[in-house]
Amino acid sequence: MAPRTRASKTGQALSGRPLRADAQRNRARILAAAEATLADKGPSASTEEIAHRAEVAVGTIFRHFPTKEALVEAVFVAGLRQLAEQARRLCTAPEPGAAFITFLTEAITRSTAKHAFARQMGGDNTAVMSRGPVAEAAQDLRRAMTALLDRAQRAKEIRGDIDITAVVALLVGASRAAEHTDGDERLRETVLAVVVDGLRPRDADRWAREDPSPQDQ
Amino acid sequence: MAPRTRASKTGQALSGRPLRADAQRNRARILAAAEATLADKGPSASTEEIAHRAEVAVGTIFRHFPTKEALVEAVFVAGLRQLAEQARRLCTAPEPGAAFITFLTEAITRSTAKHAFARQMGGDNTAVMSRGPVAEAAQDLRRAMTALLDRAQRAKEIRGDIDITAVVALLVGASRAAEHTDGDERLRETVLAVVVDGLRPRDADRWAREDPSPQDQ
Amino acid sequence: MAPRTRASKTGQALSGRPLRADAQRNRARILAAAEATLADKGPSASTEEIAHRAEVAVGTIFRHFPTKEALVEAVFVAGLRQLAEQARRLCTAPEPGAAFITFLTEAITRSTAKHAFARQMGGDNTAVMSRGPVAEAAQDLRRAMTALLDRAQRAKEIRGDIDITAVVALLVGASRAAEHTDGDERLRETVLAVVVDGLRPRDADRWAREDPSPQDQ
Amino acid sequence: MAPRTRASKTGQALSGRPLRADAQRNRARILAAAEATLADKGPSASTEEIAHRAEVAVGTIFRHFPTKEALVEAVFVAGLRQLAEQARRLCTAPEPGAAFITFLTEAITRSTAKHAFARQMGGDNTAVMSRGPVAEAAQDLRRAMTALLDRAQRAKEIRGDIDITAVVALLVGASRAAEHTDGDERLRETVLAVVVDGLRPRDADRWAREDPSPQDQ
DNA sequence: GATGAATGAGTTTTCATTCAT
DNA sequence: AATGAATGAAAACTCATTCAT
Repeated sequence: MAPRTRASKTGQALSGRPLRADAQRNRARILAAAEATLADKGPSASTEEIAHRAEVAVGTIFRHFPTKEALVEAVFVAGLRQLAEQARRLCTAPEPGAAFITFLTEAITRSTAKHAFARQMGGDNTAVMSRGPVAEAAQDLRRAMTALLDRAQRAKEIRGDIDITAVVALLVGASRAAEHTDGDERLRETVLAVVVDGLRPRDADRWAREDPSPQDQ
Repeated sequence: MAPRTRASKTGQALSGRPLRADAQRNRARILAAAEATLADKGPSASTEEIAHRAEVAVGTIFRHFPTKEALVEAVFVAGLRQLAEQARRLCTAPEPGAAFITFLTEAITRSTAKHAFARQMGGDNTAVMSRGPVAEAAQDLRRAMTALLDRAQRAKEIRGDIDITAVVALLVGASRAAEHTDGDERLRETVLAVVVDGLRPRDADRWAREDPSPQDQ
Repeated sequence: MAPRTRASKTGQALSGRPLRADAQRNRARILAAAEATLADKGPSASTEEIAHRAEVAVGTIFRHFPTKEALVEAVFVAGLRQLAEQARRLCTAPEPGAAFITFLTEAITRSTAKHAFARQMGGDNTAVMSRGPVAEAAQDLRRAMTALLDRAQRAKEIRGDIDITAVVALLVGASRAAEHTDGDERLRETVLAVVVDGLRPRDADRWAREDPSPQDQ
Repeated sequence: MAPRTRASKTGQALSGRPLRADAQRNRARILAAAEATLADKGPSASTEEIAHRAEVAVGTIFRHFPTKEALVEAVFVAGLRQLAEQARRLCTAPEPGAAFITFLTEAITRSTAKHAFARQMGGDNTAVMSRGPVAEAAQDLRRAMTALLDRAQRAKEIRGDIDITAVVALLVGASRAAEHTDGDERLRETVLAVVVDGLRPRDADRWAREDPSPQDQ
């Protein structure tokens, strides 16, 4: 079995040489198509269908990604990277609480793909999460989110008793909930509001923050 | 057209005649095995594996459920029914708020199977949700939950601005979040606490409640 | 492996003891149902469907006939016996030619079952034809038909250059043709007329028979 | 709905683009193997066996024909087309009667496949006959045969009282009869002779033809 | 590099046959 | 004897992956 010269398990080119321009474009098309297809057909979407949507042949997909799993991973990693990017951007925003909420909102709103991934990974997602580039991207995102969360908690805008792990779980869940609203904008907002409110500090803290004078009369 | 005396599309016996005792037992074993298997292998778990787990031959599964989809549906419906049952039971509990919270907690804790279903149904779950016994069971559950919610809202234990649809979405999401905690008890509690707090009425209302003087004038 | 006490390979009871009255009735129902079902669903008709049509359970069929093939054979043999019966009856009819034609007509008209059998036996029907009760019944029918044919040929009503083998082939083919007419009475008659005319002696013979004086003016 | 780029329900390429050379060759091999296999194992011949005979993998068959039924249909249609071709060729032959007879002979001689089809289609072949490409091919063949028949009837070589429908039924039946002769050349000829004679005009007509002076006054 | 046909292991589904009730 | 549930081998069909063009 000759050493594979095409693509590594993670969909990165093995050679240092950059991809030809058209190959680059194809890679992007494939990722986009995969994201879209997985989002609306679920993890059982066939490679053939993804190829169809990307307007390339199946073979092309397998040139870029050695296995279907690698493709799905790549989609997931791309999503995680975007989120990490966003988190870092918001880390320098003036209002820590608002920044955190904004992050959640955006993450929830366009998180379909991650979800598809989670679904794809089915029962043994832990396996995937702990290895390779997914783990790295997840680590990175976690770090960025931790920073955001810390700032918000220090500003007393978010309850102090939750940690990053809980936030991640909530994010995943909220995304799922949002997905379940199936397009109803108002409904999504309500769901988000509940989660956000739940993350706010208890009353005592808020009095302290929002208005120095007690409003209990 | 149907010489098929086996099982209807929905896995209900076609004739009014009840199943033989052994058949009844097998049906239950199959449902249990399916729930477990789907829960930990995801929707792509093979029928063969389910059969193995149920210690029956594949053919037996197909005698009870004409299609893999029908089996998955049946698992889902069973879950919905259990929940509805639980909701109805709690409807007569003394403390409306506590009852509602209890319901959420339990629902979230053992909702893996529903989830597997949602995953299985993939992109076009709406199609399945609107047909047949799934739709009926869902309707029924919704009714029971609505009653629970109403009581809790009338008692001012739950914010008045959320409706049953939002609760369902939240339930789905919270289940997903809980699933993501992957066994960490404390984490699950935290997540639940956030959602529950988010559902509580805003401060003004709560003072009113905690303070014996009626706030409704 | 205990000696089978149920039914021999050919569907005859093994013990000398006659069947119980109800068993007898069931056997007949099954044969009738099998004939009908095979006729209109083809050889792929399932045992279950035959059972359904006979209003018995599958198990009952297998009590009477050890295999599906045995059942189909039995249907076939029954058909052959009826035909042989008929042939023998017509052997004593006053007009040899008319008798032969009548036989053909009747055989063709209700030969669906044989056909189903032929279809069932698919490519290797020769195997079945040469063994056991089928072969016997076929032999017997052939004998009876030979007698009919001989009489008709001696009476110069049927061309002398065809033998029983050809007649059998023609009978099979004509049955198939009749089947193809799918209910069109007139069409069936036309087809039959062609075959019958084709079996008539050539002109010279006929002159001799129909009118002693030559009719060529 | 169809990401399927493989084969349409009828086994025709979906896109206008012609098949690659190797695909074309495989398609032909598959059809040939199917014809042969169906002919000698009957309609219950498994796809796997056909694949084996064609020396391709099962998947290849399903790439070309989405369904086993589609494959069988394709075999049938191919047979019908060949016959139509032949009929058209003979339509310009000098001797109308001989041309018609020649057609029958050839059709009967190599009609095994059609037969297999008829068998496959079992009881509800009418359904298949009335839809799509089968119906078209059948129509076309019928047209070509009608022309042949007309010419022969006008030349008084074939009785005037039979129509194309009867000819088709006879053809089907004669094919079946020929199949029943199972290789006996002489027997097949005898059978054919009977049918052909049966199709000849009655004596009076033939005199008319052979003798220029009309006999109808 | 891209294409799309071929592969073949895996999955769902059917059905003759057996067996407990 | 009859019933109908259970069995499991075999069939149809799918799809990730490979490979010739």
